[in-house]
Amino acid sequence: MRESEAPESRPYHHGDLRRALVEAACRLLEKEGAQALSLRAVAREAGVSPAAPYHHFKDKSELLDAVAHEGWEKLDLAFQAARDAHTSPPDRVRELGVAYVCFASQHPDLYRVMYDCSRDKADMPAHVLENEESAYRRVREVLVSAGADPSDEIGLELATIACWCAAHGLAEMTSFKQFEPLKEALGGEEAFLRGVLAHVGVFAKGL
Amino acid sequence: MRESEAPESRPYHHGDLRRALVEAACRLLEKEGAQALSLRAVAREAGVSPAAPYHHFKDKSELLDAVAHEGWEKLDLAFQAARDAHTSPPDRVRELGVAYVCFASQHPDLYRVMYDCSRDKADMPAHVLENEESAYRRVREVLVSAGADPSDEIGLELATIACWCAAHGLAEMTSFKQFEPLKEALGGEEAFLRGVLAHVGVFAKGL
DNA sequence: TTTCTTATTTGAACACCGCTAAGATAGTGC
DNA sequence: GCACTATCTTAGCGGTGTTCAAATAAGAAA
Repeated sequence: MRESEAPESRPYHHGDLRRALVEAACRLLEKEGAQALSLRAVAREAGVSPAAPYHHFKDKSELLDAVAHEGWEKLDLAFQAARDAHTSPPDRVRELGVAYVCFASQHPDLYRVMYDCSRDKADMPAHVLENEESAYRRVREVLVSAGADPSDEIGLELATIACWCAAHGLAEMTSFKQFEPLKEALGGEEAFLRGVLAHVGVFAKGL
Repeated sequence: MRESEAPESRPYHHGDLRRALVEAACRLLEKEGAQALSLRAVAREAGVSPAAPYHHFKDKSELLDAVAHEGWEKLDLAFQAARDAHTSPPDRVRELGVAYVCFASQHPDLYRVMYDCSRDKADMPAHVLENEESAYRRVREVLVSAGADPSDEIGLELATIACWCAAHGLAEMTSFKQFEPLKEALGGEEAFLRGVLAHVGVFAKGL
């Protein structure tokens, strides 16, 4: 065994390959895009053999799950920032939507991985649903604080889903070329996003 | 040369391989799903060699474009049916949304191909934008007939986009397992869809 | 008809992919 | 020290998108 922290060459087994692989995948995702994200390329980027990842992930999809998980955590940071930047509940609802779409717009390939992972399992990702930082809960909370009736379970859930759908749809469409002139006319992408979301009841009136 | 219409074995060059390939692709898409849709598999299904498609499509993506185009045409049929089944303009707006999401729900793999083609080009597909049957135009028309001000170009465009986003988002999320109990509580998927869309201003009030 | 030309189709090959199995290697517990 | 286990590598399987030279058939020119 050599130094545990030796950064030169490739020393021994590897301190924490699992983490290194996820980081390499994220790096590749930003550099080369989603289509270049093969398991072999990730291994190459991390400096190990093509078979090495299989001792830390059962599948390619399991690696992508880990990347997606990272993504949802980053998104939650953006959510917290958006929430804390505004005090008026209706503003918070709207800005949560803007923050969501902006995140997707700034990290399109990561967002794609995040969503594909969910869809492949016909399942909202665990991190979206299960714990306190779940993005789904955050939306729900803000809707309640904006005046939605928390005793109307079904209505509240429908409203939350409507928020989510509009945000996701906009996230996937905002990069379409056809919208560029409109964005320019409105003075930037964020204004465009606010303009669209204003037509979605839940975002517009906070209920 | 043999019979031009001989359906046995594999007769001569091939009457119209391009069309046969697109049909084979659609068949595979329904039978095996989107992930099984390789160019080689399509060629196999059509009974030709792996290299044959390259004389009719520059790329795999160009084949998928053709499949997607077929999909948008089918969707337009569903749109026309939904529009003609209702007379009240606000109903028409809502039912257009329901028809959109139902189409995606019934042909999930085809819908995925349709949308991936658009996204890869950062471009709404030609058929959605360019001609009379464009789905985008259909939404716009119905919105105007429901009372939207056609002289407010920007507002109308924003409303159309909002419709589209909500519908696309819902289309990609409606298959999530988490929504099953809610669907059951509301008495079916369509009721669920209407419930969600009711929270989207444009769908709810037709403006 | 025969010949020339062009459009299709094929077969073989390349590089890459996800994944598996067998062996090498390095740390851990006895 | 030793056996044991986790980790990593090498080699290889079948599959993919794509290219290229050869084969084949259809149509035009003679």
